[in-house]
Amino acid sequence: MKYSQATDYALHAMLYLVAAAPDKPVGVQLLAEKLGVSQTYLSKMMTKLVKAGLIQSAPGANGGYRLRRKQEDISFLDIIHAIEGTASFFECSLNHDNECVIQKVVLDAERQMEQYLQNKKISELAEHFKGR
Amino acid sequence: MKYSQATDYALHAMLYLVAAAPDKPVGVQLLAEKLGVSQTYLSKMMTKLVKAGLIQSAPGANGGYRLRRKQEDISFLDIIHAIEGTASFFECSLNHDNECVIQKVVLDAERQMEQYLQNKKISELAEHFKGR
DNA sequence: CCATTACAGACTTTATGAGTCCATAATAAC
DNA sequence: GTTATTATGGACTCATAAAGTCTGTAATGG
Repeated sequence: MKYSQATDYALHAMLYLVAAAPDKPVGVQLLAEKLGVSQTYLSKMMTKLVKAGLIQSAPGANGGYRLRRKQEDISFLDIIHAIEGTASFFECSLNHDNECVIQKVVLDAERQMEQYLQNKKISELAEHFKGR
Repeated sequence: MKYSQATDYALHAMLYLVAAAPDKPVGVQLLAEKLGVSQTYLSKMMTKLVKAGLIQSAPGANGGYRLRRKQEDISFLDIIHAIEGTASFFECSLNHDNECVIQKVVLDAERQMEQYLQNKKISELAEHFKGR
């Protein structure tokens, strides 16, 4: 079980937006260059982030992406969910009547992880990121 | 990101072994019937559990599988690791010098989840499972 | 010896991740 | 208004892994 590389890229892109956070929006071209990934591919993830309401996009010259919310309000979980979706890690495939005790345990475990990721904001890492 | 169905089967099989825990070993035939999965497929997962040291196998007539350790010593995490492997959820694909702060966060989150799964033993569920 | 069981490897099928390519739409600058 | 610049969308390819089947081999109890 692994998070997709798309999530990796999205997290880095968001971190860049927060760290470099200028008034000017930053385009996918620059982002892609920084991350070492193709523009067209990265743009797909950026669009997901837009649809999730995390960032704003503007077409045209001097367009690009900028944060929509305050940076302190953007958590790791927000970004991960925007890319990976919100489906849970585990779904019991057996058809025992309704509630599967095993599934319950795994979902509780997942909740532990998600709670951690929700409390962790990217803004906390912005300092570290300066100069990359 | 999702756990494989194989993990689902393995967890249920182990729960059955714990709950039905007889002195007689139980064969893959019975297990497969209970879980509604093919014998040959399930046997692959059982073999992994054997190699992970969680259960013991015996060929021949009246053979089958039985627990190797005390049932209180078998955690959810043990079983999951036996099937899924122990690789972590996240690996940064960018080549910034060594430590990726993003990766650190996600790995910490994963550790939260794994800690929960390690403290959770299948024996705790054995009661619920009686009569399935 | 024979039936029963686990183990191993080769194979198929299907789904998903990862990525490319190209066309379209919107906007700012001139 | 035209043009350059940007985002968005869909269709497409390719590789890898999950999910499962089939068949044969080996070990053990009766």
